[in-house]
Amino acid sequence: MTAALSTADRILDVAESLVRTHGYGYSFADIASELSIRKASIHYHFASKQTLTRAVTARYRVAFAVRTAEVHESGLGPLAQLEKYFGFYRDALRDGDRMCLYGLLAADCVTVPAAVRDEVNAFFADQERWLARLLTAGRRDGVFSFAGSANVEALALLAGLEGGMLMARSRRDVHGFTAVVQRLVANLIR
Amino acid sequence: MTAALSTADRILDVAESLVRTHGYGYSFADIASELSIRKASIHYHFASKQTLTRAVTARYRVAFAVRTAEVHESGLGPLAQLEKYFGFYRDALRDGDRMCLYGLLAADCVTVPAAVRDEVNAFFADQERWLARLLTAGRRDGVFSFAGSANVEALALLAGLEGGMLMARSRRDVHGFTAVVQRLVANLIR
DNA sequence: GTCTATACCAGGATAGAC
DNA sequence: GTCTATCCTGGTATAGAC
Repeated sequence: MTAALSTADRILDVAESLVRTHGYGYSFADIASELSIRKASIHYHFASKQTLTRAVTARYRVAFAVRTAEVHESGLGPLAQLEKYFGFYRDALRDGDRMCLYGLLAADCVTVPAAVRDEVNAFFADQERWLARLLTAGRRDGVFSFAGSANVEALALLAGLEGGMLMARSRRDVHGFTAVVQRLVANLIR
Repeated sequence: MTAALSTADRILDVAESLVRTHGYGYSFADIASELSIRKASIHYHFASKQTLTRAVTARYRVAFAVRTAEVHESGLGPLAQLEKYFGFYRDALRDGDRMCLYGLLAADCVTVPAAVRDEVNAFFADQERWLARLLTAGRRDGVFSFAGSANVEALALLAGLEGGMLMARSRRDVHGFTAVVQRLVANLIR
């Protein structure tokens, strides 16, 4: 049996969902409304919007690191690992108007507090590292084929994922995203 | 000799610049401050924020269509045309904290009025069409090589461009964007 | 821990003088 | 056309009762 979620955790859950739709433009009012509490109660658990947002991003970054680590240690081949990894992004896009929260916060990077922006860029750095390692191993095994550095290739893949989500959500066309992902894979394995 | 810009044009210029940094979160106060006029004066030229934003996007979309048409009719080869096209995006990113205004408005697609969202998606459709035509011609001439439909390839390129700008701006690393663009080109010409 | 109440600021928008 | 003045809404944040 799972323990009931603490209020702080429920606030984090709702905030995460809202960031994934509105970016840093989410509001305490929406959180309070969703949880049937008052705006002021949120401040008891998280002193400020910056604090809450940073908690959301840090929590998600750790959780994502756990999932990618599991893929890494799964014993799957490079191609299967890549497809599992891309599946994380497709899943993030699938449920409605949401997408990767770091992509949306990156779009708001001018208005976002520095502490949050650092968290966003740390996420991108994590993904770049993880992908570059996978790409290097895959190329060594003869599974992947690409010219130039694995780091740049990883960056290009991330850009395609984030931009693909951004456009697919605006156009309300998730299928366009999966098509882009298939192209990214196809470009690597030929 | 060029005529002095009308106030409406100057408002459009400043608004465009602000959208390219803040997305739909730009403010009338910032425009007014930049032009040394009052917020209320803006409403004389543009009835609402929605009206102004739509004017900005429509104007830019037409201007961009003119530039891409010039590239199309330049007599340049497919590769040179593609590089000129990518140069437009690199230029949009280069000056400071700005990027493609449609990418930022796409990120705000949940809060943006429908009329503006239509304009954003029309831009993406324009670019997809333009790129697909170039890709098709380039493949026919043996310059480009890619599997599958030119439309999907065009979409993947756009995603890479928009996502690349988004990440580069957040990380304050324009060089990363140019590296990604080089990868996109390299993937096509081998 | 959660509430009410409120302070304070900034947003877009409108009315009417000049 | 541009101004001042104002309205209304909604944002984050704080104080203090319960």
